[in-house]
Amino acid sequence: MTSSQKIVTRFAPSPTGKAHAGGYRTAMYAWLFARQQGGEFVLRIEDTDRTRNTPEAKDDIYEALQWLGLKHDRMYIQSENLERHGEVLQQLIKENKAYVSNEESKDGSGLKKDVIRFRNPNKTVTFIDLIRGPITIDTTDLGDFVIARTIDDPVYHLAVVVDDHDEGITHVIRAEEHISNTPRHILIHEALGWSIPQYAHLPLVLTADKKKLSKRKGALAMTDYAKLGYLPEAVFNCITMLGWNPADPGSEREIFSVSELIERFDFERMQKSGAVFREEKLDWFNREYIKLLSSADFFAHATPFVPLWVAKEELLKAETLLRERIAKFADVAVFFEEHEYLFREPPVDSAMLVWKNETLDKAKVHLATLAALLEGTVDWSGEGIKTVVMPYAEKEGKGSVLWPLRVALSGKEKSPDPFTIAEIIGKEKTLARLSMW
RNA sequence: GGCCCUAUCGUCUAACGGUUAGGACGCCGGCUUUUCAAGCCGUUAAUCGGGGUUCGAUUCCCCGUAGGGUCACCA
Repeated sequence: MTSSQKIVTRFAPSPTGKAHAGGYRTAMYAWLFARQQGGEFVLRIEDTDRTRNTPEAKDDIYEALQWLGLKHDRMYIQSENLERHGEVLQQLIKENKAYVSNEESKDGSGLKKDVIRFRNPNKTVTFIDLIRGPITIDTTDLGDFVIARTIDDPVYHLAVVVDDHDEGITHVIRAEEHISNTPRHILIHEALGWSIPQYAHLPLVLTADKKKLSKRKGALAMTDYAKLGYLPEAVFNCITMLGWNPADPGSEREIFSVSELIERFDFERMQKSGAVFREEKLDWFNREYIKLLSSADFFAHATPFVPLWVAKEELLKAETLLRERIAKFADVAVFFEEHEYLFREPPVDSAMLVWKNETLDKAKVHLATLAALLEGTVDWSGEGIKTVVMPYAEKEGKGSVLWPLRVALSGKEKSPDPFTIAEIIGKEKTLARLSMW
């Protein structure tokens, strides 16, 4: 590679299922590196396994990439290059670097059929991995590996090499699980006399039990995080920092914008071992990013999760409460389920009104007194209400007064404080809920 | 099992030969407080083991051990 060459990276998912955080972290790094270097980011759908592709999976990839803001400069569908793959296959056969072999099919039919095998020169291959340094592998035990099922049905190993070359890919950034495939690819590149790209094999993203992240192990698809109301910037920040640290040496900063990540990206500071992905940390990142949202943006994200019975005016009053009680916007729906009393008359169990070992009558006296006190209150803000209520509560005992007040307003064992509730539901409803006892 | 990769608190990581091994998440505890949430403060907790190299190793080398990846006519 010459220094004047334009950097080209690619993300090459196979559309066989919804991809998760691990797959998209690879995409993020490839994109980050391309952007930083002023290069190009190529999206290639690797659909050479016709039996496992689904159109839904393909749509899911587009949706996730768009959500994350990973725009590609060029895009290819691998199956559209079949003719070209065939030509390369013919060339390899003509040059005696590959051959047709008639063998029993692996499809279980027991019938004999032709496959195309690469004539392995059986040598030792060494490549410099951008993250791990030199890696040496003896290819002898690979044998003459299969590179195509038929002339017009290439296998991954042949297709990637041809496409990477034809598309001018300079940096192959992919997961660690591909390390063992790399010698095969290098052998094919060499057989064709093509230059070999740089390789960077990323450490794996793992589940809690340290296994490769997979749908089977319950990993969510990236698009699921979108649906749950996570912010893409938070997801980007969090996922990107699994196995990599953009902070200055000694710095303890963790929040980085996408443009900062572009600026700081490097393979040097990449971790070599796998990283366990924990949703609690994602939740923390998401909360941090939610804090940064303006009211308008906050409600724009929250609205899809707000039940229809919540009136807009009341919704706006609950902003502070909402902000401190959600980690992701899907939690908004849960919030309204649990705090329905803010909007509708709650059933109240009179026994719950009783504070510790006091009597129900005592609670009723407090509620009646409070109703009278609040009747004339002009400043109906949380603070204003507190100013009116607290002197009485201090005198009578805070728990004795505030507990029944809060329960009368909410009907709940647990809830926000009564001043906040009273402010949100308004004076009329507050007095009504106190006077019914 | 063969080949390959890796190894700092439970988890994500910082310290690129010299630090009381730092931070974050989570956990636990405290403050605040009528309860919950939030907020603030704090505690617990790690260099896998053994040899080297060095005045000095988390850091460099070797050997173990452990974990992971891969051994497809899937990508």
